[in-house]
Amino acid sequence: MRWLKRPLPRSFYARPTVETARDLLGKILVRGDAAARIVETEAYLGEGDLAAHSAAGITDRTRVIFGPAGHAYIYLSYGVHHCLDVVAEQDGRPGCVLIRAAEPIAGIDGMRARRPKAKRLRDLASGPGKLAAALGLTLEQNGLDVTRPGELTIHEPCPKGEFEIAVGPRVGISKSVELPLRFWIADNEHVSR
DNA sequence: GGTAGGATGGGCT
DNA sequence: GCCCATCCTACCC
Repeated sequence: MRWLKRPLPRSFYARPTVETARDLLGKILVRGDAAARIVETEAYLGEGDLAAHSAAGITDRTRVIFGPAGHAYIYLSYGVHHCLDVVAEQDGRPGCVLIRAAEPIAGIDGMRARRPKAKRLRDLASGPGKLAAALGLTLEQNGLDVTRPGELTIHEPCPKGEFEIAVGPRVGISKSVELPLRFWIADNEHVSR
């Protein structure tokens, strides 16, 4: 699969978080030699979403979420794994999209080297912690602008390809569990389980 | 095939 | 001090 050289523009992200989360499905995440097709996302909203990190307001950690769209928000989960989000909404309004899973399409040897315990291809990035590890993302990459050519970017695939989008409740959270804010490509092998 | 429980550290009350 | 936007292993069908 190929993808457009220019990253998706900031206007793609500076929209309501739910729209950005749905539209990120099928897009290509590029990190150095590695590329992976996004197959699962979750929206974390501003007001009324108690599961979102931004619900606690602006702190040193959550500052990026309130900043301009199109930047990476990376955090440490359970003291063990890193997770990648992309900031959405207009500047000053919180909202971000957790990239939960992706399908490796290039630089697979490198991903395997960073995830030696993954046996099958579909174990490489089929979860937020696995995805960050496969792409070599840590807190050092927090705040990166994914709309500018550099360490981490997101691109339109070409050809685009058709797929069916499934919707359901988010996983791994204890608050606001009833909101249908998880999106994934139906019947895709690389979605988390 | 399935699941219960431990590791592990930063953020927030 | 308590709470996690998780993964992996061991162990049990």
